[in-house]
Amino acid sequence: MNKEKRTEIFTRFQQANPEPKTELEYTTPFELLAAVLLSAQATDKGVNIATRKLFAVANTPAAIAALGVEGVEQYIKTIGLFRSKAKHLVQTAEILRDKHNGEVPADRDALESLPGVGRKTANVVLNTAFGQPTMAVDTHIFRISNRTGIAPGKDVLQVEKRLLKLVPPEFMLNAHHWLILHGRYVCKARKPECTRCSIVDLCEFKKKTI
DNA sequence: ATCCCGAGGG
DNA sequence: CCCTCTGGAT
Repeated sequence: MNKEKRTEIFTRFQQANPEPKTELEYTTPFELLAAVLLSAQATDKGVNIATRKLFAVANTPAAIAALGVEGVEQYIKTIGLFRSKAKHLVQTAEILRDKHNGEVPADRDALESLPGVGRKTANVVLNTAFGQPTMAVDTHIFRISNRTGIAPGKDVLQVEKRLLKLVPPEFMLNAHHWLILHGRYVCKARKPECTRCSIVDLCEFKKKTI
């Protein structure tokens, strides 16, 4: 795909949704970090239901740590992978409380050293909480980047690097959310709805049933 | 490469 | 039933 097509795609995304943001509900960087940690292989909707209850009881590292693993599990049992997520969230809370003054570090290495926080979660926090132009490649973005031809790659890291190189700079900060939302609601994994897609004419997938 | 793991959609 | 959902640790 050439540069003009990419620019046109993101221009359309921008016109349709000038200020895209995450659908995860949060009020602080720590709540965002916790919500993203819980969101692995889960829907935002399901995560929000759990975090509304959890954050009402504990929404700081000290409070989550005090709640303990079994305490946290009570609130997140409806989310997949809840046992490992509860353990990781409590361990992360303890580290933030003890080594980071209860704050979320705006630093990739510090973030990725936290239990349950990998590259993708760190990228989301750096982008959404701290305004850094990172590219968190999740299941949606990986699929969309390959399917449309915007930034094809064999694995998520390769797609991330190509997006950082190929997305026009003026769209970089919001590209993450636009691609997520497009993947969630239009270019869905199982049944992409090409007939109501705003960029079909620029897409290399070109589903034959249009 | 495999495990973790619930809810919702088709 | 089978697939998918803003992955990470082992």
